[in-house]
Amino acid sequence: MTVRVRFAPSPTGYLHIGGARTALFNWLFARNQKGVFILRIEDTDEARSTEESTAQILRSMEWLGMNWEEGPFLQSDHKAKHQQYASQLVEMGQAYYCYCSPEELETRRKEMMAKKLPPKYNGQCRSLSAEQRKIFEQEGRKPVIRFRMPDSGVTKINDLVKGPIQFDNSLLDDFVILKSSGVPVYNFAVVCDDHDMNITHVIRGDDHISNTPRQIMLYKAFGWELPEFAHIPMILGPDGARLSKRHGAAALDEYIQQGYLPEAIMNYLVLLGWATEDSQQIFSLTEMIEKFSLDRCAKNAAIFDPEKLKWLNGEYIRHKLRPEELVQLGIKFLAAKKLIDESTDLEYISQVISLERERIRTIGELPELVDFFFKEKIELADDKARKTLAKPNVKEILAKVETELSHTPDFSVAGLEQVIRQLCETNSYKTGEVFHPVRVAVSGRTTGPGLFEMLAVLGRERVVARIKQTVENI
RNA sequence: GGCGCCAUCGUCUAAUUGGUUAGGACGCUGCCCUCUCAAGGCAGAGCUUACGGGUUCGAGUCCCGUUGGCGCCA
Repeated sequence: MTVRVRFAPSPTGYLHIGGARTALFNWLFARNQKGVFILRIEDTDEARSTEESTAQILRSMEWLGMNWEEGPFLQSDHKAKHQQYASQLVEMGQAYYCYCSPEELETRRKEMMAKKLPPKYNGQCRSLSAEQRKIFEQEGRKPVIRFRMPDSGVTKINDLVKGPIQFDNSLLDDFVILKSSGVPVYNFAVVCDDHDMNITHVIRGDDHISNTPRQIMLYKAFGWELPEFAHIPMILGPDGARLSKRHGAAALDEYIQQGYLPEAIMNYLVLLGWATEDSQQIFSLTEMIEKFSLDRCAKNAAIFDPEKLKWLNGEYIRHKLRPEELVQLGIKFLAAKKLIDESTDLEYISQVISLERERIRTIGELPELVDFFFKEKIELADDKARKTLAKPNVKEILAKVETELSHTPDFSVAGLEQVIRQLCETNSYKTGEVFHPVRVAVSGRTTGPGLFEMLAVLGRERVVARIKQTVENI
């Protein structure tokens, strides 16, 4: 039998780190099993669902490279089907109309709470006669449909990640499956859709464990075959609370904007709650798919660590990305910061970006590091830079370097290194005495790429002009 | 409040399914390289496996309890 799994987000906001991880595990399982991955948008909550969110989620899925065979389906399109299923359960005697008003339910709940009893529905409308229903209808009451839960017995789940779990049926009440507005309730819509789509494995966050017994009872009431369940642990923020907006960047979009790579994010996400026996850290997508299995998933929640994500992203930039790919991505970020435009020399841009390959961990770090390559006037970045220029002899040293570089024939990395080292020797300067001020003079800062690489890329014209300018300002 | 899930270095995790000194990765510290910052290389600190019992020749691993965190239902 073909494996069929689905990712079913609610379109109430951007795709979340947690959601992306759930999607990833479903996707990996489908790919590993040569199964089908389905996307379903759970937009039953009409008040909070938006089309923008749906579009945003789809875009994020595509950006990450998680493709789907079927969908995206909208749960709201199946409303009529859900209503039909609800009536079917009523006909079968597995569900019934309930006319209790929200106020009545609230009063009763409070009474139960006061007596320290669990606040569950008392089954008042379980067996209404036709006449009683007629009276309620005439009063203008709109009924909900409630599912008739068994009063005894246990419901067992054999969870693929968590192992066996048991629930006592008597603790569950007759829950609403269809609201008076005709809108199906989450637990009901999920079961109907999962059945209709022939889902074989329900892989979702473990915050849904408690919903599972209700859903299983629905499958049984219909006489439908049960899917397998796999509840994967949640992702938490640094404070141990469920990851949310409060924790800063929890939306995938923010990582896209900061210049993270999709492969690096996928790699980081798979490491949250899954590992191979040899604790391998870096996986290509193919490797991930090959090696993934649900029985190696962790059971405990994981805290999201932005530092490790950053490290992995750096690894991907340095070792997985081709130099031209980095240049392509870098150009977008530099253009967004208005450091370059169409008129900027492409070869120059490309050389500048390549210089920083070893230093950046996200592409977003690039503009700040290389802005001096593109600015006409450079300014001193900090006190350290000012101090470097304030040292004795700096004016004289820089003047000599300027004279030398203005006419030296070979402006290559090797040529520059030779010329400048020679200058140090001739005047018996320590190398640092010369290198540091030159660096500050051309870049305005004390850190950056190798000095000669930097000079070679900048070119004679810029280098000489900048040093001259600095000498004049001292 | 009821029910459920979970518990190994600060963080993510591994441990031949009960058998060496509890391994790796991020982060941290130091050293090497070096014109700086990175990168890279090497080394180090860090877990009495939440706590307490039990089973066993032997427990991170199995059982019971406690505590704590998280989740679901109101």
